[in-house]
Amino acid sequence: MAEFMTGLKRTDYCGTLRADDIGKNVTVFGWVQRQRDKGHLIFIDLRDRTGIVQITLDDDTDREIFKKAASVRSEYVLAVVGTVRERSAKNAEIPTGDIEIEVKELRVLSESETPPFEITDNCTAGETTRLKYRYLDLRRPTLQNNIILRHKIAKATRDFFDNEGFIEIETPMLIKSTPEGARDFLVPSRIHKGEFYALPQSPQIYKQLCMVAGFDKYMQIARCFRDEDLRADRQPEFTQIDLEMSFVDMEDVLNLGENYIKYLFKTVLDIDIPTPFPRYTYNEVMARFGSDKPDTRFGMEIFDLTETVKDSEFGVFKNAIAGGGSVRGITAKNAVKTYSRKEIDKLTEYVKGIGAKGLAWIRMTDDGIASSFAKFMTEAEMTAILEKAGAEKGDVVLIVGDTDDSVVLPTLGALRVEVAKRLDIIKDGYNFLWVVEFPFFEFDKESGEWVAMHHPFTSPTDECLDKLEGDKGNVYAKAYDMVLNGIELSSGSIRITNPALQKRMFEMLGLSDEEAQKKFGFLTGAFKYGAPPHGGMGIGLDRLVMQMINAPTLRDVVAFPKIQNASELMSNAPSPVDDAQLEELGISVSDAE
RNA sequence: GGCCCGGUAGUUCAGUUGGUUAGAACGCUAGCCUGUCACGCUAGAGGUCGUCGGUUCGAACCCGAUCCGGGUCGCCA
Repeated sequence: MAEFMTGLKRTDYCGTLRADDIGKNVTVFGWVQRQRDKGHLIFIDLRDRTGIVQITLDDDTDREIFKKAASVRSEYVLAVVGTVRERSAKNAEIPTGDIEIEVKELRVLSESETPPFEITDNCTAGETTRLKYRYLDLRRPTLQNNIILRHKIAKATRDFFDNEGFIEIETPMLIKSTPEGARDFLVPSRIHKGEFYALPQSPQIYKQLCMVAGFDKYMQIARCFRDEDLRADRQPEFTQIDLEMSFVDMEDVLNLGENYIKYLFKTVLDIDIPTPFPRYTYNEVMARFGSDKPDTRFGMEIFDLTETVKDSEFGVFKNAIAGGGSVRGITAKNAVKTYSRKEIDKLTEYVKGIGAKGLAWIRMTDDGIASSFAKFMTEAEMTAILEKAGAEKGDVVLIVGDTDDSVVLPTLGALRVEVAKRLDIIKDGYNFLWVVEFPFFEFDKESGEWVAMHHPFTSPTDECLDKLEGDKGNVYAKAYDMVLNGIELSSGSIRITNPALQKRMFEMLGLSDEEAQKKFGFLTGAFKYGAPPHGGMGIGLDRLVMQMINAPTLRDVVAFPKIQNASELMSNAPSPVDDAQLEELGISVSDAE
């Protein structure tokens, strides 16, 4: 039977009591981690967000209280009044291990059913079970600490930007749907039957309007929404540290970003991050790492064999080069034991899964060279390949050729990471870098057209302005990404503020004047009244936290996350709604497929 | 939408060639225990083998479908 806490006031948190407190009369509240009944002696481990303290009852304890303690079960909520005393048997494993609380009063404030899993950090229950009972999972110290660290990061973020003169401005959650890029979550309107708001994918347009409004430096810890499929590092709602500044160029934004990261890591983790971050162009990271978000914690860079094998008789290479593509490879040092023929076959399946036609390989075994394609090569060609690959005994060389560099490079990029994980050669640490000089357009193979790689407000570089309508492959954007350990943390750009240039952009995106006016008229309209040059970026807070604590998934740093099918296991959202609700909104729903 | 992996007790898992009553550990319940701290000892309860259908004398096991979970590709301007 639950008792009231009337008259009790907490004096201390459980995990904070120390030998200094011996003799002190305390009142603590918490959950029963475990009760150990030894017959004439009962120990209760009481837990709150700060840790665990031991409650002890013995023959000197009041009999009624002793009986009550004997009936206590895991996760009961207790109030304990007592005196801190030195333990006769100390526990060096926990911070409160020198002391215990001798009980004067014990109240059961709330009982608990047996939980579906044990609330400990070495709990083995699967994630599905834990997500269904997220409020219990969140009691585990690891998850508590993750969420508390996230709070500290958000606090340090606001402190830093406040100090730099930024103003936090809340932008609306219910906005106009502008379905470029990611899919919007739509919100129906009762007042405007048949019409919809969208939840923001980012506060992009509003923060630009804040610049037009003259706030000069804007920031917001902003919730964003995208109705796309989930990944370990992608949730349908996520949090972005959103920034925008007036009268700045790219250097200013990059500087600010570096200083912020430096401050954050020092404040929260006491880690020194060296600045400035290394800076790479998009073309460089693609050529060296096969990715626009390279992980530079290990080498295994891509080398180009196109010249080396251009005269070879091997059909795959010959066709790739003749078709205007390339032949490139990576060398996995000391991998010959890990990658048997069978294991390489698995890699071949892997690369086929991501678009390559196959994988050529060389294994440098103790007994000599084994290779999938040596028979097509002259000895001189083989020697030249090995030299280019820097391959020595014990290494494995993996080679991909294709008529399309946009197949060759990403395939090797993915392979590079896959192999590095398997060989366990990725060093600990935080490797920040910038990727700059992004192409403005990318060639879409399906439609055979050049399409914009960024949102339509991204400015091209000044020297590319006259190539916009013609030489699209050589137009670059004033865009920049911050990358940490192979994860894109942040993306930003200097924006277009010239109405005439903006008009050209919309035209190139295939938006008619009328459409552009309908969708973005309020922004382009604003730019007619004195738009300051501006730019900014958005830093993924969830991903940042995830990296800072080395968590494998976003679900470890979001209090109430969604699972892969975008539903929430605890509340079962989303769910059907009453016909009456739909009718009020003027919506009819066809039967789900 | 494609590919890969998984679903057996509250939890994590094992389960032989298809063959008697489906097992273990932890947890849970009861009893005993004065220094435990992953307490110990004794006893006990606990199962729609994801679901539906098929093959078979007989299915956790074989076949088909389907649902659910994880990863990944597409997608994410």
